[in-house]
Amino acid sequence: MAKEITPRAEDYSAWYLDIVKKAQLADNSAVRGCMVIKPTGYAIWENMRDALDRMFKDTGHVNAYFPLFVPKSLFEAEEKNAEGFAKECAVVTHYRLKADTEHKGKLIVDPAAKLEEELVVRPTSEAIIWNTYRDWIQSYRDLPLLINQWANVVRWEMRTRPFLRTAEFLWQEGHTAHATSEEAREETVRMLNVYADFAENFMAMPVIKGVKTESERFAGAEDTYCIEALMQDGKALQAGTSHFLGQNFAKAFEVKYLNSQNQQEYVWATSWGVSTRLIGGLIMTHSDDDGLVLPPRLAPLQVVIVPIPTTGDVVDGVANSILDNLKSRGIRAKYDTDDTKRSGFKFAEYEMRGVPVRIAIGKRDIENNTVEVARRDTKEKTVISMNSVVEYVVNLLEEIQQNLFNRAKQYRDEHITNVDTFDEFKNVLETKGGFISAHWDGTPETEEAIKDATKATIRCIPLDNPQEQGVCVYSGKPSAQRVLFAKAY
RNA sequence: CGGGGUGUGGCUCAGCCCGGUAGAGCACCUCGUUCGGGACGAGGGGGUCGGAGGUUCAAAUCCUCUCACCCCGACCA
Repeated sequence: MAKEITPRAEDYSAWYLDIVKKAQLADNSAVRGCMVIKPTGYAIWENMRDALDRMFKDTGHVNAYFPLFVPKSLFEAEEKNAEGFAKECAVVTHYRLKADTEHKGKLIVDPAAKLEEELVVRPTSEAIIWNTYRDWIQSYRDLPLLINQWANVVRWEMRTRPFLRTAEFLWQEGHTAHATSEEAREETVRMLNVYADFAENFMAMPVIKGVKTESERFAGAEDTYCIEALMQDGKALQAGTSHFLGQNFAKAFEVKYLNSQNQQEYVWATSWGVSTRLIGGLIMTHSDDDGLVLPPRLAPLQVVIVPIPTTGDVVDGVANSILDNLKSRGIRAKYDTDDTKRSGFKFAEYEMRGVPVRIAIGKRDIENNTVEVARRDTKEKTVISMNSVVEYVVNLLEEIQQNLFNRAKQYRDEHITNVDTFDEFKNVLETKGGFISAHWDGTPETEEAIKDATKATIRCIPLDNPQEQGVCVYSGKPSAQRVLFAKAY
């Protein structure tokens, strides 16, 4: 019985859903738009979280936790931010249920338990956090305040897809306060670099660092920096954002500090976040028609040892010895002794679940003093002598990590296309996809018109973008630089 | 919020048009034979057919209401 995964070429969206399901990353739940993250999916998130958390700590941040609920009056305080999220907020209006007298065993909302003030389920935590920071910050000596929170947030999305867009998702949100604009700006860029570093070195997912245009900017931010990745179907994925918030929240929440000259000043702020959406990006960057492909650094299981039975007893000793040696080298490995599944089934199963390296050991190997090592990224199999297999695998994991990045980067680089006419723009978008590098006159009107005509949006203005005289691909007006367009998730 | 679709064992679905007391494959349990790329045989357990109401001697099937989920669009990380 073949466990069918829809080929990418046939239906990319169905392929993605098949991977999520067959690799056992997540299930749909009884709640609309919310998924259950299964142990394998959650283990990937834990690995991401652990790596990022280390990077945050290394850059001087500490973790804290703020409430899930935000009183509506606080939420309203920063106007632009509130408006940006208003139409996708879940709101708590009551605090009690009671028995339904007309239907036995049913419960109804108790009308007598209406809240004086509604509570917004956080779509992001700026409001509650800045309301708190007001009390924490008195003096320039309290700055910078560098806090991160690991939390869940809720955004009532119309249409959802596992990991890429769900009504509830897990993320981290950093919220920092600084004495000067320059410091806050530096922090914004520092954390953008942390994200880019993480994406490329752990996820093996190449990203472009850039700045959002006004229409794509986070409501309440002065500037939104982002990392943009390219998926295999030619669509872009915003993988992380870092916002320079200026003094918008400080003014809305009256967060002032006394500087060394004994003068009151508003603080400068940043916020930055990545979410479980990264798992969607991970899937769509590396996986193939046989299933999930994971970079070793994030794979919950890096090496699996599969015995070829009949010789089970003979194999056990060798397998366990290799397993112990791998573990002592810090590798996440497992020896699969389940004798109710055939080895062929296990091969297919572990490939589908994205385990980077498989070691098979059978009678023939015992006789020859070898093992068979198969790598998931290229599906290549190599026979290796037993006494060198641990060293080989340690190096192979690193090689796979590199290969995945190189492969993804080559695909990404081949899918950045310079275009100079709007016909060419539309043609490339439809036939090739990917990022389109084109001149833009800098106006929201043109951006909107292009979006209406093609569904492509400006993903970002890359950092360190070369300045180059040209004319806008749509309006023909003068332009000083190219920006990156793409259809986006 | 519009348009479409689906709810029947854990999963995928048949049965519904034409009412007669629930089936297949997979998965699961037991035993045996197997095992270098998704094994086979025999036996076995499991479903008040999404929910409520109605028609009928009789409802998974017909009627009414309702709930949920999925897909497509507008919105968004």
